[in-house]
Amino acid sequence: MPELPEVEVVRQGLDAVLRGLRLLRTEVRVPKLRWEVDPQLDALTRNQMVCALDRRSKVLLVALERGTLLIHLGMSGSLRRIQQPEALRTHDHLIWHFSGGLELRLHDPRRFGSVLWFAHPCVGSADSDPARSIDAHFARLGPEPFDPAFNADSLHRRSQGRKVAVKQWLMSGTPVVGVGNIYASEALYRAGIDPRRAAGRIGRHRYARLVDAIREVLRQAIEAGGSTLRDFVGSHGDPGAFQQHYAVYGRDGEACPACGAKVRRTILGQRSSFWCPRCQR
DNA sequence: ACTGGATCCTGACTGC
DNA sequence: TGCAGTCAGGATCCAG
Repeated sequence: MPELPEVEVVRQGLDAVLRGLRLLRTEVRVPKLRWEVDPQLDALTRNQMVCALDRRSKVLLVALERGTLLIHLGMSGSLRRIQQPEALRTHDHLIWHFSGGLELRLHDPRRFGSVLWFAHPCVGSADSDPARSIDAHFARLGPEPFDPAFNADSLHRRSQGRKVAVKQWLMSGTPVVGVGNIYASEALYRAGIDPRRAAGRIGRHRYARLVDAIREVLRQAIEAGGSTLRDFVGSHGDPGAFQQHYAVYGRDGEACPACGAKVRRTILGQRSSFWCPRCQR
């Protein structure tokens, strides 16, 4: 489900709810996710206060006293806050029990998500291997979309010589993070750029439009509470509403809202891409 | 160094 | 009803 806006909405919701609570116990019911959950996870995280909730790319970061929990929701993951006793559902793989009786459940039918633990390095000790740090984990990622480091100049410069379709390049995580299949289509539509165009054959001024379009569409989606398909549940249990605002995504054959031409669907990098053949060049 | 393709997994939906 | 085929929000790994 989750692209950056959905993860950000969940982060904001969880921050209000979890910060200051104590993680009492973790139940790992199904450890085989994208990567196998550490069998020691419960022992490593037990009885620690939640200090903060952050986000990097599409990864939720739960900062505890002695380290950070990374939660990636993959394609089909969702987090539910449980306050009243409620029967477990199929694919509820992890359960975190917090002080105050609050439970958080990770539900992920396709199991493309992941849960990783990074202990704070202890200064001068043997377990402060920098290769296993959070920084190393994220070292290959590009800038956050709202970071000033993401701008027309850097985008244009980094695109030079790239023959890959601009949509695939955007989704690769190198020029920018957090832009998944839906928002790549939507942002390229808003910027008037054909998703099939080679990344290296787009001018600086068009990249300036794209930077603005990416920020705009992500900001609007976050404000709308995150868009959702079937299995997204925010931390308040409210599905988001932004999917009603999709101009082209999933609208194969419908009229472009701007010019009325038929929206087309093309496969790029094995992913569906939606675009207007008249507005996008 | 780039690029395209296969891959992990389940569920919803479509057409016969 | 049942069954086969297609598709789905991500991202890593590997061969060429």
